[in-house]
Amino acid sequence: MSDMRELSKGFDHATVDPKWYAFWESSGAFRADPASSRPPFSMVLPPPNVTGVLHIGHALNQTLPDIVCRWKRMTGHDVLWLPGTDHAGIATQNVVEKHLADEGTDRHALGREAFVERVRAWSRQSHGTITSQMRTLGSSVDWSRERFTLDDDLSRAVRRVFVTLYREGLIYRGKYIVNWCTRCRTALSDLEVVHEEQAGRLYHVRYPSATEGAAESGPAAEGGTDTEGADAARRGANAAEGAAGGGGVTVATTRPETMLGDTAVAVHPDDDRYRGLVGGTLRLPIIGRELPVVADEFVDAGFGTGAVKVTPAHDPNDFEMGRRHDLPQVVVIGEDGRMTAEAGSFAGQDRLAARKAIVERLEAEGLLERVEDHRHAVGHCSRCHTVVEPLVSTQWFVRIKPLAEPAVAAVKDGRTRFVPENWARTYFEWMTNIHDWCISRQLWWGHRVPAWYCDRCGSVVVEEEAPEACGCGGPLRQDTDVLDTWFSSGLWPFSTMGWPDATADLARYYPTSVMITGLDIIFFWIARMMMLGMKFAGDVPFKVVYITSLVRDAHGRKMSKSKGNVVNPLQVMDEIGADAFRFTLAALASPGMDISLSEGRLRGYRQFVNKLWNVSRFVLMNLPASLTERPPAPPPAGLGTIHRWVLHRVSELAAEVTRALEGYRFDVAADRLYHFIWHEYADWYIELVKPHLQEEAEDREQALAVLLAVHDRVLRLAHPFMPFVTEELWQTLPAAADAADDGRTPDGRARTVTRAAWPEPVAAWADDEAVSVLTLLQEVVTGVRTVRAELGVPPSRRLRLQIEHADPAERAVLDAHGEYVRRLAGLEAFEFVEAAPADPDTVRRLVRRMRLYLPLAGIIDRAAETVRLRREIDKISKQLGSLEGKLGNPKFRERADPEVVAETEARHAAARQRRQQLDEVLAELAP
RNA sequence: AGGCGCGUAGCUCAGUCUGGUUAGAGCGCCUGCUUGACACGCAGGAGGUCGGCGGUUCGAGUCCGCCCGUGCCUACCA
Repeated sequence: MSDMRELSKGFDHATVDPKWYAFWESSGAFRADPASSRPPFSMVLPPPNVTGVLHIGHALNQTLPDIVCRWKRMTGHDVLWLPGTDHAGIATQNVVEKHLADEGTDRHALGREAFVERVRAWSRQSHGTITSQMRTLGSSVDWSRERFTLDDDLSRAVRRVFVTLYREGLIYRGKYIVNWCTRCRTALSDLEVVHEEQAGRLYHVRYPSATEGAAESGPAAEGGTDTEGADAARRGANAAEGAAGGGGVTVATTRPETMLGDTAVAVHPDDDRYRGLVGGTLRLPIIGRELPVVADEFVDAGFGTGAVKVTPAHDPNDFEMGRRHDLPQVVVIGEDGRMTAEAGSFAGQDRLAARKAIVERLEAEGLLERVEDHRHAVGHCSRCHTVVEPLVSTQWFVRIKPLAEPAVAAVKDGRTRFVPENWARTYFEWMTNIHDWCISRQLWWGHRVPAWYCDRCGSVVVEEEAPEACGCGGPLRQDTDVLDTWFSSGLWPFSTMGWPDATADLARYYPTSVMITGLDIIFFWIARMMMLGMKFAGDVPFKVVYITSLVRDAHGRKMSKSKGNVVNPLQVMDEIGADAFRFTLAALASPGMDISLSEGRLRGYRQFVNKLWNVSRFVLMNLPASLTERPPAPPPAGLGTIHRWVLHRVSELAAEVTRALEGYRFDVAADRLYHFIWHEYADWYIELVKPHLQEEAEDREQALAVLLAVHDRVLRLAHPFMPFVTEELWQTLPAAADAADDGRTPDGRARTVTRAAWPEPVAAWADDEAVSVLTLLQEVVTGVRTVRAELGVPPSRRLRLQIEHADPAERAVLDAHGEYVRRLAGLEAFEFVEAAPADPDTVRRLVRRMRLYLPLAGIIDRAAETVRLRREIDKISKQLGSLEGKLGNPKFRERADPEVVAETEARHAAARQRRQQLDEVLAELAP
C-alpha cells in the first residue's frame, strides 16, 4: 500500500547500532550537565585496563550500569556516567616487556625513560580498542569526561594523597617482609598473591645440639659426603625417639631451602617436651651456625614435632618472631630467586633446585628423619603465576587500620549499602583482618613515588612537586619505585571529578549514586575507594554497591583460555547484536547466582529482538501516512475491552519493570518485558486488534491510538535493555502531539528515546473487568484450539461450536466478543445450547463450568480421546484428593486465612464438578 | 581452617525472604500448520518424588537441624 510506512524485513544490527551510537554521542545525549535543574544521578565506570580488550566480565559490568543509567536518564535525572581507563601498572608493563622480549631486547637495555615512552605509545594505540568496544556494547558514558589514571590531574591527586598520608604518619617506609615475585622482580600486595592448595612435603630434619652437631656437620663436613658416616648418623638419629632426645631437636618444614637462613628454633613455652632446651643452643646442619632455642606463643605444639625452625628473612611469621626475640636476619634467597652467598655451596642455585640438593645432603648426613606428604597453600603471583617468595625488603606501606575503621562504620550504619547485602559480611571480614598495604612496586610504569633522598644528609623529602634540592643543599634523587596501580584507582570516584580542586562536578556528583562491579575486586577496589574516599573526599564514594556475579560458560564452569570455553562478547555481538546480548545478560543476572551463558538463552533473546522488530513492522504498516503525529492515548471509558485490557497490562508492566529496576532485579525486569511483549502484546492484543485496523473499520482511529500508545510505551520500557533496536524503532514512530512527553536531544533539535520520559503506571487504566473478560476469551479459544490440535483438524476447517452450561454472565461476555472468539478459534459460528447434541461424533471439552461441543464427523479418534480423558481424570482426582485432605482437616478451617479457605472451597467445588463432567463425557465416549 | 553460595523439567535458570491456586520461563523434544508482522514464526503437547533424611506446622520447593554433592572467597600452622 502506498501510504504505509515500511521497515526492512529484518533487524540489521551491524548497520543500525553504530549509526545510533554516533548520533547519541554527537548530540550529547549522554552528557551530564551540572547546570541542569534535574536531580543528579552519578556513577563512575570501573576503568578497564587501557591495553585490555572487552571481555565477558566487562560486558556484564557495563550492561547492568548502562541499564540503570539509561533508565535514570528517562526518569528525568541528570545522569553522569564517567568513563576512563586504568594504566594497570604491572599488567601493562608485563605485556610490553613481552613485546620487547620478542624483539630480543629488554627494558634495561632501553632505559627507564624510553621504556615508559614505549608503554605510553602502546597504551595510546590500545586505548582505542577498548573504548570502541564499549561503544559497540552501547555503554552510555559521558565521553567528554573521560579520564586516564595517569592523566596529569589524576597524578596530582595521587601525589596529594601520598604526601598527606605520609605527613599524617599513615604512609611509612621500612624494611619488612613482603611478597616478592622473582620473575616480575617486584614486591606485591597481599591481594596480588593467589593461594593455591598444592601437594607438598613436610620434611622432618634433625638439628643436633650445639656440642653434638659441631662434630657431625659443621662447615668442615661440607664438600664431601661420607656414605658410611651418614648411615651411622641416621642410625643415631633414629635411635633418639623422643623429639628432644639426644640433646638435639627435630623440626618440620615444607621449605628446607630456607633453613640455611635459620637463626633460631622455637617451641611453645608450655611444651614440656622442650622445656629444658629453651635458652640452650642447637647446631644448624650444613651451615653449622649456632641457633638459640626460643619459646614463643606462636608455635603450635600440636603441629609437626612442636619445634619450628625460625627463618626471619624468609617467612612472615618468622619475621615477626625474629623481631620479638631480636634474632638476626640471614638472607639466603635473593630477589632473583637464587641462593645468595650466605647459602654457602648452594649459592647461585635456583631456590627449588637448592631445595632438592639440600634434602639430598640432609639425607646423606642422616639428618632427614622423615618425609610426609603434606597439602598446603602456596602463594603465586597473580600476574605471572610464579611462586611468591617472602623476602625482607625496603618498601612503602599504608597504615591501614585508621583508614579501615571509618570505612567499616560507613557500611555498618548504611551510608553505603551492599546489594545483595550478604557481601557486606565479606567486606567486614576482610576489612577487620586487614594488614598494612605495600604500595611500592619495583616497576617503571605507573605513578612514581613522590619521595626524594639526599645522599649528603640522608634525609627523605616527600613533596607533591619535585624539590630543587635538599634542605642541607645536597642533591636529591627520586625514589625509583612506582605505586601499586590500585592506589590511583582507589581515588577514582573523586580524582576523576577534579579533586583536590573543589569543582562543580565534585560538588554535584560526589558521592556517586551506585557502583556496579564484580565480586573479584571488592577488596582490590571497593574497599580502597571506601577508605580513601572517606579520608579525602569527605564522604563515602557511593551509596550503593551492587555486586555482580561471575559469568561462566553454559555449564557453569569458569571460563578459561586453557579450557577453550571463553565467550568473546565481541563475537557474540557480531552474531546476534548488542541488544540481544545485553538482554541475555540482564535476564540471567539473578542476584547471588553465577551466570551461565547458555547458547540457548542467547538465541532465544535474539529471536525476541526479532519479535519486537516484527511487531513494529506490523504497527508501521498499519499507520496511514496521513498520521504524522502520535495521538495521545484515548481515555479508557469509550474503549473496547481489548484496548482497555492492553492499556491495563502495559500500565502494570511499567510498574513491574520500575519496581524490578529499583531493586536491581534486572532478571525480573527482563522477564516481565519478555513475557508481556511476546505473550500478551504480540500473541493476543495484536491478533485481537487486527480487524479494527482495517481501513473500513469505523473504530480504526481509536485502535491506532491505543496501539501507538502501547507500542511507544513498550519501546521506552525496553530501551535500557535493548538501546539500539528500540531507538531505531522509536524513531520510525510519529512524534507525539505533546512535545513534553517526547524525548529531545539536549540541543532540542532531534528526538531520541534515550531522553524520552519513562512510562509511569496510569491509575485510570486499571481495569480488572477487562482482565476477566480476556481470561475467559483466552480459555475458550485455547479450549477449541487444543481440540483441533489434538485431533488434527486442519485450520481450513471452520467449526461450529456449541456451548452448554454457560452462565448468563459468561454468555453475555462471549456474545459481546463473539467475533474475536470465532476468528481466533477458527469457528464458523458458535451458539449456546440447552442440552448435549445427539451427534455421536461430537467432541466435548470443558472450560470452567461450560461444555464446548465440536461436531467432528469423520475426524474424531475415539481411542485417542478416551486416553486423553482418562489422563485428565487421573490428574484431577489427585488434585481432588489433596483438596479434600486439606478441607477435611478441622485445623485448616480454624487457622487458615478465611480468604484462603473460601478459595480452597471454591477450587474444591470446581474440581468436583469437573471430575463429574469428565466422567460423564468418558461414559458417553466409551460406554 | 573459616566465610559465602548453589543443588527445582534433558540443558540453563526463576519461584524460597513474607509457608497455602494446578511449581513457571527459555532452549531442546513430539504433533500439526507457507495463518498478509515474524518459520528467528504460529497453534498444541510430553516432560518435575523441587539433592537426601529428620523436625516445626492443619499445611513445607518455601522455615529449622543434620547429611550428601558442588562452586567461590578469605587465611602467617611451619
